[in-house]
Order: sequence, then C-alpha cells, then structure tokens
Amino acid sequence: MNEDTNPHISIDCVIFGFDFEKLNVLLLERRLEHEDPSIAFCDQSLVGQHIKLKESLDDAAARILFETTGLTNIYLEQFYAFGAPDRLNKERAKIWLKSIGRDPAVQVITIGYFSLVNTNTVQVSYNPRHASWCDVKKVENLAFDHDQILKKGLEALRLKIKSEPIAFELLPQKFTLSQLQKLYEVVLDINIDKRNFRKKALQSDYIVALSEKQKDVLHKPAQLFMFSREIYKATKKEDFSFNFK
Amino acid sequence: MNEDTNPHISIDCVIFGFDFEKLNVLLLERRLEHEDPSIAFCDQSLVGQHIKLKESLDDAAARILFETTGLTNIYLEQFYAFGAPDRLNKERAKIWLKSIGRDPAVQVITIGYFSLVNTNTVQVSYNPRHASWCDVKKVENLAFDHDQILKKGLEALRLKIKSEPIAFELLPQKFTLSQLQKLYEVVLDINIDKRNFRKKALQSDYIVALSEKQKDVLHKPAQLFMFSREIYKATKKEDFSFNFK
DNA sequence: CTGATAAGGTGTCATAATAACACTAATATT
DNA sequence: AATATTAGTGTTATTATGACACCTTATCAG
Repeated sequence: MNEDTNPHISIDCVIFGFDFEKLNVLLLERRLEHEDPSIAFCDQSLVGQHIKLKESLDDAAARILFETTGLTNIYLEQFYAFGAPDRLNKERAKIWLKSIGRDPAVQVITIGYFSLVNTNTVQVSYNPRHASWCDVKKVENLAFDHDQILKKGLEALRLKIKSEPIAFELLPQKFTLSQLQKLYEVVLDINIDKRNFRKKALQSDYIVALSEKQKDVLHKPAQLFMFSREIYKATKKEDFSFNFK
Repeated sequence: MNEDTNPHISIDCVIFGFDFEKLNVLLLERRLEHEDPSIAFCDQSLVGQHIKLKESLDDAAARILFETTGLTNIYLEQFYAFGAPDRLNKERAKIWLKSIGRDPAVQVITIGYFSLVNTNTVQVSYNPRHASWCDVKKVENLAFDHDQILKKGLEALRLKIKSEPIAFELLPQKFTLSQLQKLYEVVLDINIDKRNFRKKALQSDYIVALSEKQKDVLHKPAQLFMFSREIYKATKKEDFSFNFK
C-alpha cells in the first residue's frame, strides 16, 4: 500500500449504467493466480480503493471513478458507510488481502457512492483490471461485502430517482421518451403505462422536444428530447416526482 | 485516548427530541478552562465519540447514545459520512483536541446518525458533560463541523418522516392528533390544515383511537391514540406518505 | 412494390387524492 | 356565569392517477 494512503478508509463506487435495455453495474475482475488450483480463484468486485491522506471523501470518489473509467464530471452521490468489523473476513477476502500486501485484521470502513453514466460513454478497457458491465438483476457473489453495498446503492438510486431529476444522467443528451420510460421501468423494476408516462413527461417544461428525430433505427423514428436543467431549476415548485404504479 | 479506540473513525449523533412545541436537539457543553481568558471558551457540540476497535458503526452509535442518555432501544439511523480533511481545523477545534490529548493533524472521518426520542424520557443530567435540549431553529456556531452535520441530519429526518412512520418515535406511546400534527409541522416547518390532517390520519388503520382521554389539561381534553406497528406492517401497500402543503 | 415487422404516437373517462374553508363542543379558570 | 383554550367536525372544487386500444410511420425481405 502506498505511503500516502489512508489504510482505514476506503470508497466503493456502485457505477450504474443504462444501455436502453437494462440497468448495469460496472464490476472489476478479481483474479488470484496460485499454483494450487484450490486456492486460485476469479470473481468480481465493485470499483473501490482506499482514500489518500488529506483527501476528502468526495474527491476520493471522483478520483477513483476517473482512474477506473477515465470519466470526469460524473454524477456521484454518497449513500452509506459500511463498517462491520467482519466485513473483510470471508476466506477469499483474507487470502486476497494478504496477496496484495494488506493486513486482513485492520478494520476498514468503506463509504459507498453511486454514480450514473451512460453505458456507451465508458471505455471498459480503460482500466488495467478487466472491467465489465453486468445486469444488476443477475449480479451475485461479489467479493467482500459488495453484494450488500450494491443492494443499498440500488435502494438509494431508486429513492433518489423518484424525487430528483437524475434519470437524465443515465441517458445521452438527446433521448426519446420511450428510452426515458424504459429507464424508469428497469431502475424501479415496474411497468409503466405508455400514455400516462408520456402525458406526465410532456406536461413538465424541462423535458424539451427537439426538432430532430432518431436515425438509423429500423422502425418509425422517434422524436428526440433534451432535459433542461435551467428550466427545471427555474420552474420547480419544490417537488419533482415520478411515481407510477 | 483509550487503547482500544479507533482514532480514525468517530460517530456523531444528532439526537432529536420533541417537547410538543418545537423540535430540539441534544447538545453537550464544550468548556475549555484556561488561565488566559482569551483562550478559554465554552460552546456546544453534538454528541459524539470515536468508535472502538472491532466495533460496528451501528453498535458504536447505540453505545454512544446509551452512554450519553442512559437510553436503550432507541431509533437510530445512519445518514451521512463526513470526511473533509479540514473538518477539525477551526482554531478552537485544534486547541480543544490538544487539550484532550489528541493530534489535530489526524484526519477523522465521522459517521452521522440521527436518533429520535421523546424529550421527557431523557435525563439530561445523566451525562457528566452538561447536556441540554436546544431548539433546532436557533442552534448555531456549534463546534467542529457540527452545524453542517446537524443540517444534513435534519434533511435526512425530513425525508424519512415523509415516507416512513418514524414520527411516533418522537412521541409518547399515547398521543393526541394535535400533538402528531404539531410534530409534522415543526419537523417539516410547514402549516397543516387541521381537518385535512385528521381526515388522513384517521383513514389509516395503524393510528388507533383509544377509549381514553387526556388529563390534567386546562381545556377540552383530547382523545388519545396509539401507533400500532403490527397493523402498519400488516396493511402497508408499500407506500407510507404524509405530504401536506 | 408490397406485405410484414416493429416501435411511435395519441384521448377519454372514472376514481382517488388534495386543498381550501368556519363553526360548535367541552373543559378549566376566574 | 362568563371567558379562555383547544377539540372536533363536512363539503366542495380541483387535480392527479390509472385503466384502456388503435392507427401511423419507418425499415426490411421477398
């Protein structure tokens, strides 16, 4: 571990991405090579690192996100701190920590952040450790306590997306209403009536219709829209809401 | 600092109390005696301590709450982690930390918890440091970064009280509808129409009318009610809500 | 060029939730 | 007996929600 690293505090980022079909999370491969094949293993973890000395939590989260994806100016939000003394005590975790020169007996508190990106904008190959997008509904058996962190991060995203206009962080700048609807459907794991959804979306002033249509699509092209943060700020009456049954 | 204390991680508890008139927060006096009166000072802080080695965050928060108030089985909820490297760098903070034998240069991450109690149930004299209830609307100039922690804790309480039945944690077991309404009003800093409030409260099954009335009150005595967690759990359709304009 | 495929786009109505609003009732105190 | 203080109560207009089905516009295959 580096000289200027704080060994007691880490950040784990739940990086959510939307590919117009499902909600994904960016996972890193954790591969332990060993001559004894009963010890070697390969599984996956969230994106995480220790913070540096004198580094704020937000700065650390942004740095880690940048070092993993090459992205800056990304939506990032802290959602929970995990500090169970046994959170690094799984057998594999101990083997792994020793293999990278860390003492498994040191209690590490990790702060969970979630971040939102459009899947297409991320160069998965950016990171030296193999990174890949995985359907959040299918993820399991992550390293350490990362299953629990992912679960809590997803709950935080669901709560937040119902009360603030963060859905647009997961979409490209120009999007169709069907894409926006699909996004709410996969994030909240619900079905939404198309006509009711469009009615509600269109009566907001901050989802602005462009005089432009989808291209290169094998059916009737849809109208494109943009989210205007300026209009949102200027018109919000204190309550954003996107509740559908 | 104790041998078994983790010097890197602390907990700060925003202990909210309701006295039927306003929302209070429990603060501890921070008094530094010094022969030079320009150095001596006395101000206030939230309730906080470092965690112990091998102690979980939730356990630490419950322990600190108990050690300060003598209370157990109290509603406690983690809301945010604070880790700015300069969060203990106010001049007074440095003097204070040195006076109690701690190194102000060590970065301490603190995890914020809020807890809810009925003001009357707390023996303020329990703690050796002078503790007192203060109107949250009037609190300012707290020690360290505690103003910021209180602000964030209050936001968390406001968010939570609108979507989960935690208001009852701030009331005695038997309460009147006017008390419940007043609680929502002071927590959310809004006015609520009495008839609309009562209509909504009474159409829930889990606020149960008792065949008992207020006593020792100098006006028409009000009917008493209880919150039934069993009925709440059995009947909730996934959405608790208390939204009033 | 025609038919198949695939998603885009549109309106009405019934029900439920919200918000505005003012007077009488019951108790304790003087 | 009068006063002070809070408890308690219904109606109506407006708005939001939820259920529901068909035609349109483009590409592609033959």
